[in-house]
Amino acid sequence: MTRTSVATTSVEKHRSPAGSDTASDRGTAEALLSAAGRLFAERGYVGTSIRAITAAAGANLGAVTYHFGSKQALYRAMLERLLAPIGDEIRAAEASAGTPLERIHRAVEGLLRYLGRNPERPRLLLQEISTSPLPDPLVQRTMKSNLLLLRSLVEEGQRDGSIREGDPLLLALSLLSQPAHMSVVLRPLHRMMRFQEDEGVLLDRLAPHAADFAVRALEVRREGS
Amino acid sequence: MTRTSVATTSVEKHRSPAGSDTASDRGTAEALLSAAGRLFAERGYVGTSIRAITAAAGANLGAVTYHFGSKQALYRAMLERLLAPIGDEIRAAEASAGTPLERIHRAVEGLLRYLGRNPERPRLLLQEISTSPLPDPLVQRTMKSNLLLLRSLVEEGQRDGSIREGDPLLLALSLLSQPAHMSVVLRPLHRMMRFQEDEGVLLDRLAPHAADFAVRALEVRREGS
DNA sequence: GAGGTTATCATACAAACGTATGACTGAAGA
DNA sequence: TCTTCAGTCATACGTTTGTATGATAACCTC
Repeated sequence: MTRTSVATTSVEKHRSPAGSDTASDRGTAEALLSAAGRLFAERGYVGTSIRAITAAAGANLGAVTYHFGSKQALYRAMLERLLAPIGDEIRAAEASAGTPLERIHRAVEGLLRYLGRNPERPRLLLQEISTSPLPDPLVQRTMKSNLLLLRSLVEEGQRDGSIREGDPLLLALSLLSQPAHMSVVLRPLHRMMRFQEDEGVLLDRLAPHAADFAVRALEVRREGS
Repeated sequence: MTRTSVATTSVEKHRSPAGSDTASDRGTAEALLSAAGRLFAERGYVGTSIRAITAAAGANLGAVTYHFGSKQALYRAMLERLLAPIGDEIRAAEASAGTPLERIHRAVEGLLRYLGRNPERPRLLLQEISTSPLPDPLVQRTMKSNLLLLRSLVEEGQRDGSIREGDPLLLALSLLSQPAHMSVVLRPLHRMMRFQEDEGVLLDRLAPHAADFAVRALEVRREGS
């Protein structure tokens, strides 16, 4: 009998005898979600077979049907889990202390750091966005909330005169562009350009750079000579 | 007998009797390339079947094998055709008259306009980049040449003092981020946010905005009071 | 220890896939 | 008129796909 409900909490029976790497200890459902996140982001939805997922998770072919009901349901559960934390980064920066520009700086830098370290997440997002004509509500929510959060931050700065004029929604979109694009191209770019530093160090250099770039573009022009 | 060579020029025999829409007049190979560009960008490589392509092109199932040899070869031919013109936009702006900042403005605005009007192109690019660990040489060349073109433009401005200090390669990457990201999210964003203006008008507003944003981030800070 | 629930496993099945094959069509060259 | 050849078409092939099924095993409760 298949179990279609995903919301059940106890998925902790039947452990493996020894601690194998990606295998079924810590829960088969957990291992499936983890493998699915990696594979779906790399090869896309259709490009990833249930057989590939279960093999990577060290589980049986039937495990996906049993634990999630279908490939689609596993994909949705994985998407929900990986996309939810993205908004937290911006929310944290918004709630922090400082001027709007300082908080925007933190938001851009923090977001790029987070996405750069977890590239599956922006990849899945972009995949979803560019695949379907009107993306999944979950994806829409993620995109929208981040955009609106940044917009309100921009508006706050415009009100107190620290941020220049301009459509706040478009400015928010500009702010989002760097983290979104750079986090996706970071790895291939790193391999392509043969940087001597490793990928993490490049990200450490890239994140403040992008935040500076964004903040400078928002500042009011100070009247010179 | 299958024909594996793609470089042959005369593919103009055997027309359809009447002018059907996407059908096989103007050449079956041409119709296949066109349909392939649209479908591959929307659904990805594995998500697009030869049957879907040939049906959309109004051609027979065997047409892909006959004209291109394989699905892979069709994909490559389509990629080559769609990716090549991307660099031209930046090259044109680079070769135009004006200060480095003016030319960068033109490059960003022009690139965003071009990609926004042809969203299959950046979609295919990002798809290729985020799919494989090290992308196809053709894709690498496209990405690299645009990046280096912008970098040399930045360096020129830094030499004459009109552009602030900073790693020119990272600055070039920042410049590329907006057109790359915005052109991909434009359509879903437009649908999602329910803009009253239509998509083309939004792009007309977005392109100068993004170019301004980029140029402001590059300007040297003028010392105020 | 019996009974029942929960999970894993090997296997089966229909559908869709990329590709191969051979027959057919029409125009061009001799 | 006959031959040739590029192109189109229907069909068949071996694989791989997502999902269904029934057997087996491990645990908990009585």
